[in-house]
Amino acid sequence: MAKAPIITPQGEDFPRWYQDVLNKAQLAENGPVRGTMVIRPYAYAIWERMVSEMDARIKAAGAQNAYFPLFIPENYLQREAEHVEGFSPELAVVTHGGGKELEEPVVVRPTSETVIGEYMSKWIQSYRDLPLLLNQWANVVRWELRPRLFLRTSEFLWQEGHCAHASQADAAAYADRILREVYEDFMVNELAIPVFTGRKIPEERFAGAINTLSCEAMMRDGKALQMGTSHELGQNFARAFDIGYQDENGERQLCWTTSWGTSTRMMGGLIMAHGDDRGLLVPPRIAAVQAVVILVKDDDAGAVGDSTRRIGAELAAAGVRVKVDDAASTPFGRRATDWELKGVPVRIEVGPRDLAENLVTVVRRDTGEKFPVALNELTVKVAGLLEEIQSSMLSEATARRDAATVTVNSIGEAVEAAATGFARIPFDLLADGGVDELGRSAVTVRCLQLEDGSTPVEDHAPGAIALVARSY
RNA sequence: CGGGUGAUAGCGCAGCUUGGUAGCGCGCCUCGUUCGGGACGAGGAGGUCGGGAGUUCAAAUCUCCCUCACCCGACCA
Repeated sequence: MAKAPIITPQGEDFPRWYQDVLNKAQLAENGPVRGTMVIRPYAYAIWERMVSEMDARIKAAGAQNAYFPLFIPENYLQREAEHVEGFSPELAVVTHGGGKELEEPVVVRPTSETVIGEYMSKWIQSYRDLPLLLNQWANVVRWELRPRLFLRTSEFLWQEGHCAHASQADAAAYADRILREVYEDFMVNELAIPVFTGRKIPEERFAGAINTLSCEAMMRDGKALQMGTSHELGQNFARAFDIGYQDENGERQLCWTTSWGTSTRMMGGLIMAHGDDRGLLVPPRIAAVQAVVILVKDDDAGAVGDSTRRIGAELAAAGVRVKVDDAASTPFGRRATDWELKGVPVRIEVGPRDLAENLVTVVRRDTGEKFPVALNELTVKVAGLLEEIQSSMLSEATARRDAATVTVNSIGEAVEAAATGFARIPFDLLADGGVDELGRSAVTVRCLQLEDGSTPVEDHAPGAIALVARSY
């Protein structure tokens, strides 16, 4: 059946494809104010899964959740010179409240280092209070000039960790631990998205940080997406907010702070790292709906519909996040297509012909593979299939990324490679304006790694490799 | 914020040059026939033509201002 494609093929126009998926899979749309976003229930359910998995890892890393206010006194931001300089252009500032002009304007948090720093300062007295490991789930506002749903919106949801440590070594170790045990682990094992981790070059650092680490993922158009960052803030904020403690010898010391964040941008990464020409493709572990049981066609007695619902209930009882689609008044093909668009990993088709033989037809969303499964084996088979799809999606994504990542030895080659993917280039070759030269071709340094993939601990580590790409 | 393009039904668009009853496709509702990969027929609902001002007997159409969106350039999770 040669039908017009439901969504724009990726190869034809990737941004258009992204928009189509957002619309057709009912994920998100623009809010009434420029740059704002409405997250629709299906996408929000996936976000809730992300929150739940991330939150568990954050707690396992020792951090505790807390909540700090949305409104921040403007003067807090100004206490850290680089911080205020970095964020000023994108601040939303409240000048009126209660019908009157405020004596001091209040900013809507773009990030919470400053408010949290103020309270850390009060809460930390002794080395016994350290490390203080906090995290909050919140919305933040950064006025964006060119918003894109999920990827760059003026308001977004995120998690921001804020910690105070006794020494620089502890701070560095924790920033790295979060990057690996929380971020990389979550992205690889839950989102099935391989990431390059590494150190940001000074120009790309968080405003006020002495070191920024990041996770960089490759989207299916070969562009990079920064999926998470973890910062060493040195003593910059500790100094500005007087976050200090008395050590074992009774000496007054300044803390070393860190901060780290991941946001709803990960939704954009999920869509663009896995989605194909049939729509979204959600890895089973993060899927809000792992399997849909779809009634193909009922019989006069309604027995097939009853079986469909019973099968759904059995799978749910076995712990599968399942949805029953028994809306037989809508043509089967239409519903099948809709669930594919939404990226549900497993589809279980129940029709009279199947039931006559005590089986159902199971379809994998990732491969399109279709096969019969005996009813009495369904629960076990589905559980196994979900795991298989999860690992297969990760290997597919990894293979795609590695095939599009090349090692080069000149800026010209790097620019060429960045047209379709990532390039690894010795950082030395980018000295003397090389970064700017890349920039003229819209190519940026995503992060620095050492030859063995480990993270450099200084800005000009000998032998550092720059991972460069076009990026979102 | 600069340059370009645009805004007409939920979505995609025509109509504008040459002012004169607001249209098409998809989607939606009803009924019937269908139903194992986006079904078909008949009937129907749905629009202050982005907002405001102006020109005119008359404006979706002409003029001005504003707002918003998309693409391209300077910043970011």
